[in-house]
Amino acid sequence: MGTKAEPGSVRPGGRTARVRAAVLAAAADALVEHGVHGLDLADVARRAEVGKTTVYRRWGSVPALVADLLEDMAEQSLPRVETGALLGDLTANARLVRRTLADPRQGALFRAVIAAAACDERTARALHRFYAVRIAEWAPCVEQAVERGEVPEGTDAAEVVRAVSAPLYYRMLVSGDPLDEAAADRCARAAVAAARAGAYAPAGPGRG
Amino acid sequence: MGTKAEPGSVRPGGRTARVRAAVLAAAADALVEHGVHGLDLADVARRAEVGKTTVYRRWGSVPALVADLLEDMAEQSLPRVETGALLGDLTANARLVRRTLADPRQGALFRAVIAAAACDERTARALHRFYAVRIAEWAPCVEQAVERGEVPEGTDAAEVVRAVSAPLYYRMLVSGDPLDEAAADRCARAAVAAARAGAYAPAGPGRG
DNA sequence: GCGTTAACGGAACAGGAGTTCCTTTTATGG
DNA sequence: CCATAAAAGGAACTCCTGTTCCGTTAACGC
Repeated sequence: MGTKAEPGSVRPGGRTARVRAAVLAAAADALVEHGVHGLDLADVARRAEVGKTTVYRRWGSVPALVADLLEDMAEQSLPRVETGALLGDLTANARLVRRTLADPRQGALFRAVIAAAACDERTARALHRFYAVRIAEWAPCVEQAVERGEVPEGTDAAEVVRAVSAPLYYRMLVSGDPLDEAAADRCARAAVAAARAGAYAPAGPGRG
Repeated sequence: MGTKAEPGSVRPGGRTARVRAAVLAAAADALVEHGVHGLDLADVARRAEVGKTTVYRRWGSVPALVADLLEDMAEQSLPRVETGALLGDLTANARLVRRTLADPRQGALFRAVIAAAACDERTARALHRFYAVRIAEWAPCVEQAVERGEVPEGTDAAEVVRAVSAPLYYRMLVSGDPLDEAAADRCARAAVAAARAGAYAPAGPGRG
């Protein structure tokens, strides 16, 4: 009477895992080449050398496939850099984000994935989880800055981290301005300046 | 011998204009309901009460239709608010952007349009033009702040304006955090604090 | 107004995405 | 190693998106 288990969940080993890996890799390739709009599951199946039926049965739609790809990507987290100063840490973060978005392959993949999330609620949730993990990974560098007295008590660490990458994503997705390293450094400088001025602390906009 | 004129360019009056308006309105409705992924031109034609052939002939593809919609949207610019202080002006801007993105219809439309631009180069160019206009519209309020001595000489006005909306777009498209008015106000405060500290001036990150 | 022809509209057509059904392979428990 | 059934694979089918063809309507110049 219960709901039937999702295909792939009862025997996840061996062939099933191989098929998943091949399909996700092929999906990433296809996304990089054609974007979400030009993606069709038959093509993904062909690239993965897997039966078309399998892709339709296990994922069923483009958004669902992208959501699964995101969950796979979320598991690969990059280690955080620690320089001992907030500006150094956030500059490292900004440069990492910039390099990722400016990279032909990675950048295209992120653009495609974000576009997919803009169309589909389920994909959006997967994307939010992905970024929640990344932001949580970098938040401690702001907390350490609070402990060192670099920024006011009560500063919202996650908000500062978001403030660093937001302008970079804005450039890539919205305004189209160049994604050079100077822009990344400016993001970090601005976030640090705003945090020092207390713009991310509940107390208010006080200037220090 | 020359290239044949685009359909609709030789006799743009009367019926042709009516058809364009009806199709663009229908496209906006369809985008709000289904997003770019679920958009098909036959459905748009049905909503616009226009021949399917017409839509395919004049626009031909989803990205091209969205690009035309964007050019239409770019012509409707909202007047800028002037409060006499940078924080006031930028807070007004941030709240306007937030209200637009949080609105069920407008927000969905912007999300769809940005997603379309992420897939297609031509749509991306139309989107960039759209935002170039909007940013140029608001840049003067930063220039006035420079004249008043609120922020350092040489501050990049456009960059400050971008810094205000970037976190709002980031929330909507990437992280999924709530788009409330407190967030908008924080964006404005942070941008002002960073600008005052000279983070957007070429001189460097100096703290004033 | 009137003629020319740009642009629209309906209908029939083509191709491919997504589905269904059934067979073959192979992961997993004993 | 064997039995079971979960998952993959192949092929035929359906339906819908996008195209083509040609007849109809109505802008725009005179």
